[in-house]
Amino acid sequence: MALPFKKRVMIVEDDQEIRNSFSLIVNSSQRFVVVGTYGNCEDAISNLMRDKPEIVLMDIELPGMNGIKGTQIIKDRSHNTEVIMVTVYEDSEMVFDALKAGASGYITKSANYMELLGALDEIIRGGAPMSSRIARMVIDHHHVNPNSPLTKRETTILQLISEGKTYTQISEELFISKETSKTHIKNIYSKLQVNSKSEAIAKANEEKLI
Amino acid sequence: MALPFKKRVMIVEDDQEIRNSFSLIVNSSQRFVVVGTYGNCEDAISNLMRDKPEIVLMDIELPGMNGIKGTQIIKDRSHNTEVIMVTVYEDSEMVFDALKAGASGYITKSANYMELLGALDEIIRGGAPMSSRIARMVIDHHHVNPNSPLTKRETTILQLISEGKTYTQISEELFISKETSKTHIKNIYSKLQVNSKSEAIAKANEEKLI
DNA sequence: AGACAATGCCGTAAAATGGGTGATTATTAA
DNA sequence: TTAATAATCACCCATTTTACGGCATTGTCT
Repeated sequence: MALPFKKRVMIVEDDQEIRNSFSLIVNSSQRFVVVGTYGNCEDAISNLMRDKPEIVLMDIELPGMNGIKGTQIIKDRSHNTEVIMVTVYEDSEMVFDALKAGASGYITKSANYMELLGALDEIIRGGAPMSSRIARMVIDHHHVNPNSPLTKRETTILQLISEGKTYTQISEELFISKETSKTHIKNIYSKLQVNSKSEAIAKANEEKLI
Repeated sequence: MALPFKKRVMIVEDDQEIRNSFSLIVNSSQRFVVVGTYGNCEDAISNLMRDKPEIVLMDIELPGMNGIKGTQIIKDRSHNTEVIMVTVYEDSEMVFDALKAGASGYITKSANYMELLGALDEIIRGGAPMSSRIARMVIDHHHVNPNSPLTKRETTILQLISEGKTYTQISEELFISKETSKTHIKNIYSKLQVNSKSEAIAKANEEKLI
């Protein structure tokens, strides 16, 4: 049976060949319809309210505003629109910036018919389409470093610091004296080579100690 | 052609039926061999060095030590072993705890033949097998809140605070006076209802403001 | 005109940092 | 078994950084 409504797809991509190719693939599906194709974010954003896309296929490298910034603006103005990044690179920094901006999927430009429509279906089902490598990158991002220089107690205290606790609160929570907290924290600072709580938190996140 | 070595798989699962079922499925593949099945983490860990598994299928709810803690110990003693969590629940807290512990995949107990072997293959290829919902949960975890109460400048400063910068460093970096940094930070604290840098960082992470 | 954002200054008190010194107990590793 | 490490506690002093209060100016946008 035919679906009552096709999901509306917007394509933002500066390479006309890829744009047309993607457009053909998307329109070939019974479940999707292309409501607009643009060569840059500025034009896409101008037509956002008219096109009302449920899904945006967004290139990252674009003339003018890049796809990350564009995603941010689109998500800001249209919360329910899902953005899938389309890119040649699988650079770590870019992936996380795109996710922060609000992207919910990440596919490569080399995506074929099956992969592209698969990603769209996956998004509609509430999933997050991405390549193996991206998935792994995101998962690894959550792993904590098993080679922490800190002791168990120090790690506990660093955890409490990251929760915004003061010396006094830490000592109360762990049933130790304030002086002991100070000693531990001094040792933590020395091991991490930092000299403030917020620096320690930053280092802890960098090195995934907590 | 046949592969020279089958990948070694360990199964930790207290339900004997599921254990046997998974064991049969894994052994039915040319690419994998079950080297040990255990009903709890303690036994599994005792035999870790003998079994030398490349992959562990780990239940979360287990008698004695739970699967999260078990994963932590296994990853600690055998860095190159990949752990895939097998569970009935898709609870957010548990997922992230499992990831922190070092799990690289997350499948459900209802997984059939294809799904189970698919997950093993995916892990071997360097991917991170997981259900749509889990993938989405992890991706959403990275999205920043578009409804931040902070202004652009305040967000910038909060970002610098989270990097461990002092008032002086912030003012130097933004070419403003130290007093201005102080004012901005006062306003940030007031809006976030906190009263220290580390609390502000904690709140920022909770609310995904940066 | 009014609201808000961004900038700047003053002053006080509290909190955190840095350095040192010394100690007891328990666990772990060699 | 001995040595090393971890975890606990205490005190000193000095300095720096923060936190909290109020107040003022400038510019922008509505």
